[in-house]
Amino acid sequence: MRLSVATWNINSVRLRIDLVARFLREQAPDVLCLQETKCRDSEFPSAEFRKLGYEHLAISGQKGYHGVAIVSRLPFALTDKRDFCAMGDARHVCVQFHPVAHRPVNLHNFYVPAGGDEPDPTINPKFKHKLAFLDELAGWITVDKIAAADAILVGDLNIAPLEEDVWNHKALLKVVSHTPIEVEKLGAVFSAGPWVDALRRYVPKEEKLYTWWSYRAADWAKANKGRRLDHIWVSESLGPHLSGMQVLRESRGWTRPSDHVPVVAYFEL
DNA sequence: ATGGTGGTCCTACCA
Repeated sequence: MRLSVATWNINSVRLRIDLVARFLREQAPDVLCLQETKCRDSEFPSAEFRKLGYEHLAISGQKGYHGVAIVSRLPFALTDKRDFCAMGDARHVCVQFHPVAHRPVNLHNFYVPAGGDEPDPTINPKFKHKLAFLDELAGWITVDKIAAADAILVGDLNIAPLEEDVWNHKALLKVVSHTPIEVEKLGAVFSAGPWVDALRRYVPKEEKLYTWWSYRAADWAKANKGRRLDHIWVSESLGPHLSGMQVLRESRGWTRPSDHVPVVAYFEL
């Protein structure tokens, strides 16, 4: 069977429900993982998703900030909602699928802390939190821990690890999202799998690849100062089942867009 | 080098 899994930092699911609906109608992924939903679970537009054929929902939200959700056409079981750093932030949700003729697949959806502006954990508590989150994640999410299942990890990880994941590597070395310390810590999470980077499986590391463009540009497309902050990783066991991926760059040009665009991975199970 | 825009929810805070 074919399985498609999308991830999108929507920056308010209520404000942009029409954009989400357009994406689901046009691309029709089996599963969509959202970050920065920015609403309580009771305020999540569940009815709209059900109308669009996405009847299975796992929602972990909070008032105003953060918030993650998984909406799906396929049934799943909710398996986890871990409170990393015990701060009460809604930044993770996990579900398990049972594809026909395939072993179970665990899907983790993450919204990693952005980390503020100052890349020094001794003076910036938000950056300290980001690094602590990554340390905790590296110790927790090993694929062999869940050896009975395949695993997919998606989300806004708020880090662009490779040189060609940013518009200017040298200029961004001291900019939060591309500093060596957080890239190293994300690398520890990646190695703990081990994981396969689904996007870079299809785009060589020598080529630019972005999933986010700042709102603070007069013309985002012309400046094209992007970063690859959104990721899809798959366990090595699932690697042979990957069949493609897509970054929906055009959605950055839609009316009142999110600053992130959807990323989709395709599997043949 | 700086400030640029956009979200939540009404006052700053966060991205």
